[in-house]
Amino acid sequence: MKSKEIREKFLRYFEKQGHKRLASAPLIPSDPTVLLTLAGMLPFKPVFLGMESPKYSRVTTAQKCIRMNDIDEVGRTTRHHTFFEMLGNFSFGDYFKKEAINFAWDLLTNEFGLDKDKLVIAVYKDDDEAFEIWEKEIGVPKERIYRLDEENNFWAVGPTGPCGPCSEIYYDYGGGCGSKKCDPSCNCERFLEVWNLVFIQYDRKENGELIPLPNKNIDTGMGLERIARVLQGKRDNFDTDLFEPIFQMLPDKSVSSKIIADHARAITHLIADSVLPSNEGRGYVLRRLIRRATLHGRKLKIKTPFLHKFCRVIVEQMKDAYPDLGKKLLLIENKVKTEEENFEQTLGNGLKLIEDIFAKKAADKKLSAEDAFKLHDTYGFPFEVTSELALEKGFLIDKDGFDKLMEEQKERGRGNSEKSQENILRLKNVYQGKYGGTKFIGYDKLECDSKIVAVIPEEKIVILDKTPFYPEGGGQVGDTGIIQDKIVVGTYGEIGGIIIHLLDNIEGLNEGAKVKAHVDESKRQQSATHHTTTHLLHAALRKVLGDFVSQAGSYVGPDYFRFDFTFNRAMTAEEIEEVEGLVNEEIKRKLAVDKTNISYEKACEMGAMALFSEKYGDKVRVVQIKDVSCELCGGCHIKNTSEIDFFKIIKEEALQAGIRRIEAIAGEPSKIFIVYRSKNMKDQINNLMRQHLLLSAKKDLLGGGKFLEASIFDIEQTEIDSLIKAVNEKDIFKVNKFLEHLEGRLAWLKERNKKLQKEIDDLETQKALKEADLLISQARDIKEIKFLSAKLCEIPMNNLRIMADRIRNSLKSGIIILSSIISDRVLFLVVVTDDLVQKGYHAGKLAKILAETCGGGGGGKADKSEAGGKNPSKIDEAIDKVIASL
RNA sequence: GGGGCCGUAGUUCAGCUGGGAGAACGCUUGACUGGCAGUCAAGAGGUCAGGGGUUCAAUCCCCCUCGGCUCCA
Repeated sequence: MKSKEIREKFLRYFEKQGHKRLASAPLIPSDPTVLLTLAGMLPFKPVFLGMESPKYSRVTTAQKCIRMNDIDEVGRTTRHHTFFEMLGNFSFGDYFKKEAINFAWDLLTNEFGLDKDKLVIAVYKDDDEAFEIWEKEIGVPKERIYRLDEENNFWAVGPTGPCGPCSEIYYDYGGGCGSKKCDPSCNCERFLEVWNLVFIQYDRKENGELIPLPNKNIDTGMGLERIARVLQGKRDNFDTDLFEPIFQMLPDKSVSSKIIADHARAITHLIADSVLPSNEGRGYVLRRLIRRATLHGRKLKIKTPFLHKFCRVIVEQMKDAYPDLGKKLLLIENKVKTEEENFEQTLGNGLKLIEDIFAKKAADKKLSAEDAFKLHDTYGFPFEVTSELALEKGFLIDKDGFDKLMEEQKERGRGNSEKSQENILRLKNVYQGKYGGTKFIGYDKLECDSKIVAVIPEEKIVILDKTPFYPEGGGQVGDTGIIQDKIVVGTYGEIGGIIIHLLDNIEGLNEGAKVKAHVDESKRQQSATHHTTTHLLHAALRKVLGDFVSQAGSYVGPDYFRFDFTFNRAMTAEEIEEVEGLVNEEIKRKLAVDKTNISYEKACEMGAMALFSEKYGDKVRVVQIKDVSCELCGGCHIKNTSEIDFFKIIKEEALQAGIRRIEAIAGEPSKIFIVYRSKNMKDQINNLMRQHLLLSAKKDLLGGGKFLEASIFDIEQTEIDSLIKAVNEKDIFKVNKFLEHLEGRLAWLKERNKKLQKEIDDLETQKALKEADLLISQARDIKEIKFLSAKLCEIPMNNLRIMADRIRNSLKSGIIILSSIISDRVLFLVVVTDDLVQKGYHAGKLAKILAETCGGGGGGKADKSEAGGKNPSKIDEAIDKVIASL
């Protein structure tokens, strides 16, 4: 049976048993405490934890999962993967143990036709109930039902909370390690766990007591790869039809090939779910997978880049089950390829470093653990490659030391991560099961009377039963405002629908109290304006650049908004202006913004753009702007595009390869911005003009010629007035022209002043040289040494150096001390010619004498030293001291 | 979330213990050869990421911010 049929048969079986079939949730979970969707039950965790009420009592899914825990086992065993699909059936307070076991047995033996005698059962050691059902009702012989311990057959998410025993179904391949104690928990490959049934029946309290839950739940999971292997009569997951097309592109079925096959699937799905390679979080998981696969490709002597070629095959094979894949193929291939090429670069850099180390340590031929670790930790150079190269060069490498450093690093990370999770855990405990979730009423209301559900003093957090405050989400920042007489600094969402209000101070607020909650209206209005504009911008970008443009993230605040999207190059000035023009057109058209709650399926029919792939739940919110835009969005929006008034892009830049970011403003802030910017430019030009006059005068004084009349650069008030008029007319082209014009003048003036400053510097240098020539004749003989000291004013150090060089060249031999008084301080430069340095004279020592006398410090090399001090009045005294010391 | 490294000319980078901001390539101009390729010479090009501090003096030391790379979770 093909894996495609297995998946379908499973889902259809449970549909027949009254289960609602739901699409796979994205790999990025909505639970902020978890990095990736790592089990079929994860999307339902809030329900199991009692934080969210279920929409259906029976559900079945095929869930894509990523798990990194066993990454080192992948390819070495027949059953481990980083990416796998979990088939599951769930009961939320509906059926329990008896039915779950019966369903599983019926499906496996009757529908899939597995041989009953090959199946082995495990139950939790104290779970007599499950044992009895298996033995009495199903008729499995006693000796094939194993009782396993807590480690193997008891399920829990943490030290406290919902938990319960499991029962597993194994396929017995026979043979095995032969040990007497060989049972399903044995690591030999005789028994293959195909299905795990979890019976969530207890709530574990802090003292360890198990309290029976009123609503018992069922969570089951059967790995598609494993059941496919059994049904296809294979002994290795990698021999199933799931991997067959992938291995056609690989030279063999070695461990390396298996790792590449496995990782390629994970990589493809991660990128399809909007994870991009990066140096942190999920992006880092993705990067590691790509790099590991690339390294194994090197081992197999496959020419890089190669990994991206697998994506097409995988997409082809799985796009029926996961329709999103097909749409994202180009993006996936592109991302994988550039990441492969990046890694080549990293390897190249590391290669240079390791060559240096080899050269330095050529004597003892040992590569220290610290060096190997630094290569790995700082430069991302994999240990395997380091040790390979070391071996080639005949170097010894300290593997144990390396492992130890690695372990230390892991310890550090663990300690810190536990700390950061503490707060969330505590929050959960405070809230868990107490109430049914904060009700959000903020789409239509900006104030209401609420009841305080919880107060957390340490964090200054307040939770209400209902709130008009929008919690941070979908890119839009959380609302601010007032609760009772306290200021709300921010509003955030949390797992299971609690909304958290962060206050400046919570004194006098108590649980159960009735309070008034009031959102800051103007900020909310501006955020809503910006959010609606984001949708218009998105639509305009697709029109101008092509409809392959898709959103990669956003920030929507009252002050401005950012929009990140996938695009391969910088936008041209024309494209930016065209987009600005399009959006301003839609503003002028005064289009209604409609928000409706409809089913996900219906939204898809309407052609709504879903940003975070498939979603659970029956109702979604669709925001539609006439014929322009239609998106799934939970954010706050205005009623009509006319409220936006005006739109302007401020910045377009690269975020990473293939991702661009636009910063823009709309509504009141955009007008303020443009007025402010033009006024600011006027001020800048005024400043520059003043500077220009000053510089010109200075240049004239130095004999550099007359200065240029600069008033042509002045910005007239009438110009600013016409700019404002253009904004009011929403004429983006005129606005841009005015702004460009002002910017041009500013840039020109800046350039002009820079040149002028340079000319002045040159003139000053010339002047210093002339002055130096005049000084040469003042040299006198002291103890048969030519000695020259000069007191100068307002000459900076760089010109003192130029003068001293000139004097030294013409004196040939001697000691030169130049002093320059600048404001209330004095600078010294001491030069001793080389022949006198030979004789033991030291400029640094002389500089010290000068500095000490004048209340400062100084020093330098023997031939040239600098010093400074705060008492210019003591210059003569200081020089006398130097003469005395010769 | 925690750690390591980095940020210097258009580009790739050097810059020692704090005391003259440099190289190569690229660019401009000129010379040589019949033209080009080429060779030689001259020149332009810098907010040493940004801000604060220590110091007579900071590209260099300390602190903060931003950005990039990298490891751990």
